[in-house]
Amino acid sequence: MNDQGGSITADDVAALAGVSRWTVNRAFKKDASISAKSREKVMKAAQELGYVPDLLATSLATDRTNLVALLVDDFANPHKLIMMERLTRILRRNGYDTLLVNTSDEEDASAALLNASQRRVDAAVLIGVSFNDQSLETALGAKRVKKLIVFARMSSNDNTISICCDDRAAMTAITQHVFSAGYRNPVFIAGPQSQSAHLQRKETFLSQWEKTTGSRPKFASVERYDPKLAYDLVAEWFRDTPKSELPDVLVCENDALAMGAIDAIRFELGLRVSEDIAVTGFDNAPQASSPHYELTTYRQPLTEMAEALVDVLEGRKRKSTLNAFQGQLIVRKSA
Amino acid sequence: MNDQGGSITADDVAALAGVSRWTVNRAFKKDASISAKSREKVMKAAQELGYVPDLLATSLATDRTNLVALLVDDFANPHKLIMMERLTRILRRNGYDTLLVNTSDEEDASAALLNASQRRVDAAVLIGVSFNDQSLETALGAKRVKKLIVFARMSSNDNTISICCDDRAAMTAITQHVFSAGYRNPVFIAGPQSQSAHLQRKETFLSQWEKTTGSRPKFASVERYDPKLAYDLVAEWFRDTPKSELPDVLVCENDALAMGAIDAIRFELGLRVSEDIAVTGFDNAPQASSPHYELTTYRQPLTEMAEALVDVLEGRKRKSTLNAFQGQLIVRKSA
DNA sequence: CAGAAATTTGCACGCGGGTGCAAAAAAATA
DNA sequence: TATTTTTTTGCACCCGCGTGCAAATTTCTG
Repeated sequence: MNDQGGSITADDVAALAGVSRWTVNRAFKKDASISAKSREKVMKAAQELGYVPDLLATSLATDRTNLVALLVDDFANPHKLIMMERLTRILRRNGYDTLLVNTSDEEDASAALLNASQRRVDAAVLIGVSFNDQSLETALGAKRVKKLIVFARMSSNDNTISICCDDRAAMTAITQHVFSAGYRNPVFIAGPQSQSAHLQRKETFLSQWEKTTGSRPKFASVERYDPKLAYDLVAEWFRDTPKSELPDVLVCENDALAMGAIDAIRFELGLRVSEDIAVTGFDNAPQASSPHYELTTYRQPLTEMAEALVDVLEGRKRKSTLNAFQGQLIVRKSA
Repeated sequence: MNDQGGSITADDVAALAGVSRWTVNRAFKKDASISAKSREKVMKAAQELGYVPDLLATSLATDRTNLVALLVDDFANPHKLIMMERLTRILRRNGYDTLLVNTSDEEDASAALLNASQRRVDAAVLIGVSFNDQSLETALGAKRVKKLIVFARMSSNDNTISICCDDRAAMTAITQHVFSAGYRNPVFIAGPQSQSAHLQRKETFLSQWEKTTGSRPKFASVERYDPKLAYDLVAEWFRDTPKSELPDVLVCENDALAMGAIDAIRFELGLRVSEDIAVTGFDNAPQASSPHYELTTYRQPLTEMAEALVDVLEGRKRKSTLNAFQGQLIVRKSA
């Protein structure tokens, strides 16, 4: 059967071009030994039939899928959209497809990883936040995921590759900005305190600030990077605090929290942002530039980081160069 | 070789369990004819070895991948995150995985579809906005995508299945709300005016309003569902308009536009939302409930729609029942 | 133009598992 | 217990393509 009985295979093309199936396959392979003449013949026939090599069969035969699982558990943070956009775009440009795995309602990431492994993904990339050492280890136990990569976050797990910007440098820049802008009574608002895939932001801020001023700031944390949680936290914590005892700046672990905090400052406490209490974030989410927020924040070099991810997938790139990407402090009106 | 030489196959399990490979496969198949005894033996051996059936091989053999391509071209709208979350969750629960395809930088959707087809996806689901008749047709020319589904949007293309809520009913509800709240001088703000995968919202609003009041409202449209574009549109259009000639309500095609519009009203025109100009949206995006926006909007029954999508994938469900999902008007302070 | 060297091409077999059918085993019947 | 019926199991062959090697061509020498 030729074209209609399902899909066109290399055999169909071979028949039309008058060569063997293997020659057809070679024509589609980058650096195969094939004469220009027969490649041309094959390509013409292929085009005529609308033939395209089947990735399933290819993957099965080569044990390489060019598929990457992207594990996401945090759909409340709009910045994730930006990350997804950047990652999918750059992966695709390098020949990889992306399997989107929602891990937000599984108590454990390993089930998700197992599932991805059944599709033989070349790597699993975590841009979620609530994976901890334990689930990573369990997942790795299955051993079928060839590479496990934590994106935009540190990981202390040795079996894991982490690609992220230099959190210390970034947070130091924020700290300096906050200090030299004259703020003296900061509070740090952190996200979930997980085990392995964590950020250095809180530690860095606290220690930097202590080094500079001699006093260690207070901090609080919420369970998820959800603006609503930050809102409630700020609202409840400061509602009955006399104005003189309020912090003069809230340093937030990311923009999602910062935006929740800003809303609370305005609508719960009835105060002005930056005049009464300043706020800083992290990520430069799309909404950060909105006139409502005008958020002072830090932009990670996502494109560069995504390209490093490709390098890791292709097996080049040393592990040591992957945690020092430099981003940029973005100063707006909120602090 | 047993476990370490790569992955464990059914043969390994068969050897350990003392049965043939085919018995092992049967043990993993839902309704296969196999004795309870040998299934148990197999499962024990499988567990011991950590065997899991390979989805690549299965797909190749059965011509069914349980993979769905999700095509997204609009990463500026945070509501897309919600849709992705809902879709991936429900698809996964029904045994499907999701391939995330970013079509925002391809001039044509067909390349993306072609790519997905190489992985033999069972269906392609579009939640993007800028697909038009032509690219859909081209894509279908490739014929390798078994089903093409437009989610949360109408399509006039016959080869396409569209799953969406009853836009007419929804928009009628908004129209009635706006009218009975006393607004009399509306302007409709629409997104891109594409060919096939479009919304009925604008048409419905204009005709409903005309029917009710006798006059046809003005409208404007932007090229993408991007808050910034709506911001600029509103800012420029009304900047020099005397206050008496301003509309009293902006009816927006979705929340992304509505939020941009609100920002412009406040920060460009210096007016109050709802007192001076009211605003309505559509989607009930997460930010719609933020105290900054308090957006009156309409929530689509996403879960129900996602479940209908599964029905379509499984081949049950008639086409006629797919465009009449009923959502809910959510009244907040913006209108 | 013969013979050697370099290219191309064809082919058996494998990747991991599904299908239908026939042989074997177990259960039911007489 | 012998026979028939039903349930299990094993097997050949297929899904579409890649790999290594040997056979067939082509190109290069002398």
